[in-house]
Amino acid sequence: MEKIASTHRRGRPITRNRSHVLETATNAYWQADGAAISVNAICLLAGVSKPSLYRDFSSEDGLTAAVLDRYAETVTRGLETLLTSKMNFASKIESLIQFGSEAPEAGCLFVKMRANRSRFGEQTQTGIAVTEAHFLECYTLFFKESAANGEWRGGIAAELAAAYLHEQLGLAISQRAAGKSKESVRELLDLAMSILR
Amino acid sequence: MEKIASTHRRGRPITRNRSHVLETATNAYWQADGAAISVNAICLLAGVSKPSLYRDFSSEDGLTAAVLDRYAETVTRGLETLLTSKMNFASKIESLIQFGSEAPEAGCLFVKMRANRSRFGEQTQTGIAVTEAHFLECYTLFFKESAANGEWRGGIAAELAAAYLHEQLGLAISQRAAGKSKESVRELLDLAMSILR
DNA sequence: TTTATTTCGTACCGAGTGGTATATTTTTTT
DNA sequence: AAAAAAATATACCACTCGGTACGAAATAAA
Repeated sequence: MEKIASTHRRGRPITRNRSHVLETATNAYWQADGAAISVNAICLLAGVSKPSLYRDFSSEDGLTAAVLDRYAETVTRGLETLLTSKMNFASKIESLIQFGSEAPEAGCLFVKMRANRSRFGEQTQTGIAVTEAHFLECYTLFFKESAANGEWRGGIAAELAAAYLHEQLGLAISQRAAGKSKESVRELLDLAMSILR
Repeated sequence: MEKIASTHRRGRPITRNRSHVLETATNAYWQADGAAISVNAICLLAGVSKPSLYRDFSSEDGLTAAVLDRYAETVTRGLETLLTSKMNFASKIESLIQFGSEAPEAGCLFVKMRANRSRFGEQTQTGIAVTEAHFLECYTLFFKESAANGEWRGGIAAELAAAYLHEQLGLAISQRAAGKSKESVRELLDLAMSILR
């Protein structure tokens, strides 16, 4: 139980690679449009046996939750970096518009999972909710600070602006993933974001 | 047990009821959030044997395409009735906002199917595309006529306004289906639609 | 070596999927 | 009555799903 980091355990040494499976699974879920990827398929892709995967993640829900966790962490970090940077308000909004309208055709894994949240297990669903709440907090803080700075004088509540921004970005990313061109997505997102200026 | 009128064909008379299956399937797909309803389940719900269902619809894709067809027809008719009514521009927009923000928790079957389009077969996917194109035409015509009437003086192209309206309505309905309150959806949709005034 | 311990993957489980072969039933025609 | 035609539902197909029992394999301790 209380094994120390040092190498000498009692039985057969572990050869499986949790993070490799996680990475493979992330790519698989990301790529798969809506065609649910099975645990079997991920085992094949990652080159691990099913029991090995279940030893690390204990269930399909555990796997998808771990994938979401890992993914959300990097996205959240990127968002926080952007929103707390030294750019002015308008530049940040412009960056967000670019982020949304130039999203890759694979879209955003979080947006995809949120769109299909009911297909996931309990852990994953709460993970989605937590991630979403965190995004909203970031956006809300952003608008509050921008209002305090005098950079933003929109006549609406920061929470409403945050929810609006969040949904419009998600919509843009979904459209990109549905195959719409960057240009037309950009046009629509520009229009939607004109409210926040 | 009553025989179909007029034509006395050669063999055993048909007892199955295509439209009843269609109605049952529509409700089933509508209700099921994302948890794909199986053909087996629909057979149970409708009280028909599987071969009977396959005789009428020939495949799962045929069934879902027929469901979409039937559903889209009534929705399209409702939309056209609204957009060609004698109301003024602002009232029509207000009606659309109400339609979106007061959508039932089951949402709109078309919106749900569109969100999961990749899970459906070929027929159904093209049906979704056709339906969507038709919606966009309706909206575009609406904006063009409103501009011609002088009721709408938005500085943007009718096609862009149509796409924007379409997406915002779909977003609102999705949010309602995801459990958001009518009030908060209304607030967001109001904000989004303020551009079109 | 022998034994205890731990991880490994093969090979399986029951349930559910979309789809169909087939024998039976019900009708009209001869 | 007998035969032909057509629709019916039972009972099955091969396949995939998420998940696991279990024996083989690999190590450290005795």
